[in-house]
Amino acid sequence: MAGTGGRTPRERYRAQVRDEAKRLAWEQIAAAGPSALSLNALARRLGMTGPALYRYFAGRDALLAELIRDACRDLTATLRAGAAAGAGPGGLAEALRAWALAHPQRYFLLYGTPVPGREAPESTRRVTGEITAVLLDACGAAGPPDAPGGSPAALRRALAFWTRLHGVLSLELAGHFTGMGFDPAELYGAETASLPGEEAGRGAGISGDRVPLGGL
Amino acid sequence: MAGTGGRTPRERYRAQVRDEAKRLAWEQIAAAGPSALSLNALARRLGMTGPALYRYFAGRDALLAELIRDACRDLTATLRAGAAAGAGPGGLAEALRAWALAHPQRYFLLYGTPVPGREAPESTRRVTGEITAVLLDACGAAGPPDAPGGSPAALRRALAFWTRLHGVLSLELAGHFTGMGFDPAELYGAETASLPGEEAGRGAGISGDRVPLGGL
DNA sequence: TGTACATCAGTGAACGCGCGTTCACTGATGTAC
DNA sequence: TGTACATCAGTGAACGCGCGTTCACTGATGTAC
Repeated sequence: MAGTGGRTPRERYRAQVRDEAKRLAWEQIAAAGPSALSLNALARRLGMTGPALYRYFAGRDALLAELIRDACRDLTATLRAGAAAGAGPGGLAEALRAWALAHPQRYFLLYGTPVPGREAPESTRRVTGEITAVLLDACGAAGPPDAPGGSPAALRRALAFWTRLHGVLSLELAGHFTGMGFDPAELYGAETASLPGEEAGRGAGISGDRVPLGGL
Repeated sequence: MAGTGGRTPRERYRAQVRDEAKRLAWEQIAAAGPSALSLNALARRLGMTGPALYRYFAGRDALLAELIRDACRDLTATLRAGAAAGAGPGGLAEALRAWALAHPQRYFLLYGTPVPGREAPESTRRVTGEITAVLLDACGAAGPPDAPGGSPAALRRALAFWTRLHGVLSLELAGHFTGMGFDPAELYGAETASLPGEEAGRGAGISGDRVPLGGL
C-alpha cells in the first residue's frame, strides 16, 4: 500500500483512492469474511457510487486478487525483516506471530480455508512459494548445509517448524483457545523453540543447552 | 445422519429428505464454500422448489447450524472410536487424520477460517469443547494422573499434540504441500509421535518432572 | 497570460440475476368411524 | 370395507433486496499553444 509516491497529482490521487479502497476492503473482510466483499458496499463507504470503482479495479475478482497479492508481499517483507534481524528461526517465528495477530484476516486469507472456486493465479502461487522458501531457508540455514535444497534433516526441521507455527497460530486466531486459561504466546514459543533434530544437531548434551522453556 | 429410523412412513420419508438435503448441502459447501450455501439451489437439486425446504429447515441459518452440529457429533464419535481402539494418542491422531481427509469441508467448517458474523451457538460450543476434551484426555491419560484437569505437564503435552495435528492437517488440506515432494502422512506421524515430555517423561532425566510451559 | 482542447473521475439509470422468505393454495397420504 | 375428515408435502406467485457490471453522460482537472 505504498502508493503515495505518484509523480503527477492525478497519479497521486489515484494511488490514494486505491489505498483507501483496499483499506476499507480489508475492514469489510474482517467484518464478514472475504465472500462478503462487495464493490457496491465498498464504494458507498468511500463516498462514491458503485460504477466509480471500476476506474480503479477491473472488477471484484481483480480487487480480491490484489488484496491477496498485497498480503503475500506484506508477509514476505515482514518475514525477511525478521530473518534479517538475525534471531534465526526464533525471530522469524515471532515476526510471523506478530504479523498474524495484527492482521488475522490476511493470515486467514493466505492460510485459512481455501475457497474451492478461486484457484490461486500464477503470480500469487509464486509469492506463496516465496514465503515458504523464506521459512524453510531460515531453518535449513540452522542445520548442516548439505544439498542446495537442504538436507533431509533440514527439510524435516523446516517442515516441523512451519507446521507448528501454523498449528498454534490458526487455532489461536480462530479462538479455539479462549477460556482455556493459558497463554498462547508461551505455547507458541515452546513449540517453535525446540525443533526436531535440534538437540541432535547441537549434539553435545542430552538436554543440557536446551532452549528456553525447556521441557520440550 | 442416522435418520432412517422413523416410525411412521411419513416420519421415515421426512428423515430421508432431510438427510438427502444435508448430503447435497455438503456437496454445495465443498464446491463453493459455506457462504455459497443456498436454499434455492439446494431445493433445485432436490427436485423441489425453494419454499418446500421450509418444511424441513427453519431457514438457511438453521440448516448451516445443523450441518456444523452434525460435523461436531461425527468428529466426536470418530475420535471416541479411535481412542477406544486403544492406540492412545497415536490412534487418535490417525482417526482425526482419516476423518479430515475424508471430509475436508467439515474439518474446515469446524477449524478453518472463522466467520466473524456467525457466533457459535451454545450447543455447538459445547460439542467443540467436547472434541477438545477428548483430545486432551487422550494425552493426559498418558501422563501422570494428577489433577482432575490433568497436570501442567499433561496439559502442555496435550496442547502440543493438538496444535501439531492441526498444523500439519490444515496446511495439507489447504494444498500448501502440493509440489513439495514429500509425504504429508510421514510428517504427520513424525510430528505426533514425539510429544514434548514424552522423552523426558520416560527418561527420568534432568528435565523429567519439570513443569513444562512453566508459567501456565 | 489566456484560451481551446484532451483527459478522466464520478454519476445515474438500467440490465439481469439469485437470494431468503411469506403466503394462500392444491393434492396426495394417512386416520377415524 | 367404505366413507369423511385431518394432516401435511410441495407449488407458484410475489415481496424486497443487493449484487456485479455496462453505458452514455457531466463536470472538473490538467495540458498545449
